[in-house]
Amino acid sequence: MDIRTLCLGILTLEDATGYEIKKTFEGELSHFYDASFGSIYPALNRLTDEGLVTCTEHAQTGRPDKKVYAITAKGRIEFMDALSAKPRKDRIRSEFLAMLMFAGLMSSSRVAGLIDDRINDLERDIAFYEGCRDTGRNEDLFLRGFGCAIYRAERDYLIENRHMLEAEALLAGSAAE
Amino acid sequence: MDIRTLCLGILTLEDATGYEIKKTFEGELSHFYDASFGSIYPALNRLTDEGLVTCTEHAQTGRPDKKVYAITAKGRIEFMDALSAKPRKDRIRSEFLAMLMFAGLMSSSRVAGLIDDRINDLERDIAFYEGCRDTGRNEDLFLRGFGCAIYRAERDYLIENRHMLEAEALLAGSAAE
DNA sequence: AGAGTCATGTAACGCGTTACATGATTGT
DNA sequence: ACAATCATGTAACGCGTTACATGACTCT
Repeated sequence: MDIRTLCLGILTLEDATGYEIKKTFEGELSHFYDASFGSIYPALNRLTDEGLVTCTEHAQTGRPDKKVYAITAKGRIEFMDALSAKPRKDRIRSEFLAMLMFAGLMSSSRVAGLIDDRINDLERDIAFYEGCRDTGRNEDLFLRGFGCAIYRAERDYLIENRHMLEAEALLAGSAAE
Repeated sequence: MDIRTLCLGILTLEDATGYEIKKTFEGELSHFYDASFGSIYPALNRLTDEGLVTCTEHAQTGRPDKKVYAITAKGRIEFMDALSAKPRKDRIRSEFLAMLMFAGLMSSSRVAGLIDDRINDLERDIAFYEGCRDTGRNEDLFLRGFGCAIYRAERDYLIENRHMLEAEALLAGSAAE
């Protein structure tokens, strides 16, 4: 599912501007997808050319005209098609975990710092999801709960098992310090 | 951390061929990184050109010569540098979750099928990590435990909360069936 | 005064995937 | 017989990021 298709999906929920779509990617979607303006705006233009969305311009002073996009019947059909396909395997890329794979090459304080920072990030993310106001959509509630559950599991695992890597670093890490 | 750097890291653990590095990506690393031959082989050639690894060829019959790579002192220093940088935010792309965001557009049986498949995949992944033979490295043990913890949390969340989406689909999903 | 928000876009570039090419040997 | 494993590589292509360009208004 590319950004273009996801933009189409977001427009099944509500008409929106490119800017608002970006906001959505930073909200509920943030922990399992990401997209920059550089991919959203061209995607929206392409969708318009293909007749899958329509675009209504609202003049504004001092800012570029606001372009509100709405999905068409054709767009809805295309998105339904995308929903009927088998989801492909998750693609994850975690530098944090990749680095921990080499904990033995780092000093124990470096490993501890890395883990402390990660735990802080996780607490922040959990607080973010807990602080989100309710949209009234069950899907959003589900997704936020999902994010929280994963983050909590990660945090708890780190707290309970960090000693494995910090001890490792103590033994092997003299070269790095 | 690009594939090139990660290949360098893997070579700090043990000399290896491109093929064996691919295996590593499919093993301990599989749930938080991925790489194809099309990126590994060119990376290895580049690392050789840069003097960060050396390559020893072993003639074989019927197969391309086996090329065993070993990291150099310069390579080790470069990798240490990479380890001292701040890890960037995880990049996650989950089509499964993206699709669930639109559960209301699907029939309840479709949503149920999606979740059933996911739970099966998770059970398989958990079994994979539990079945891995011990490498003797604490880091590998930690990473496998991490993967299991996350997968279990995900599975449990799905089991306990799937009704939220299946009920949703029942209410809104008449159009899709 | 300076950061953040709102608002849209383009161009260059990087990184990696996918598909193709080759082919013997081993397991089911 | 057929699939999987071992083994390396190239070329085209896609997708998305990053950086740049522009600029007013509002909060601290």
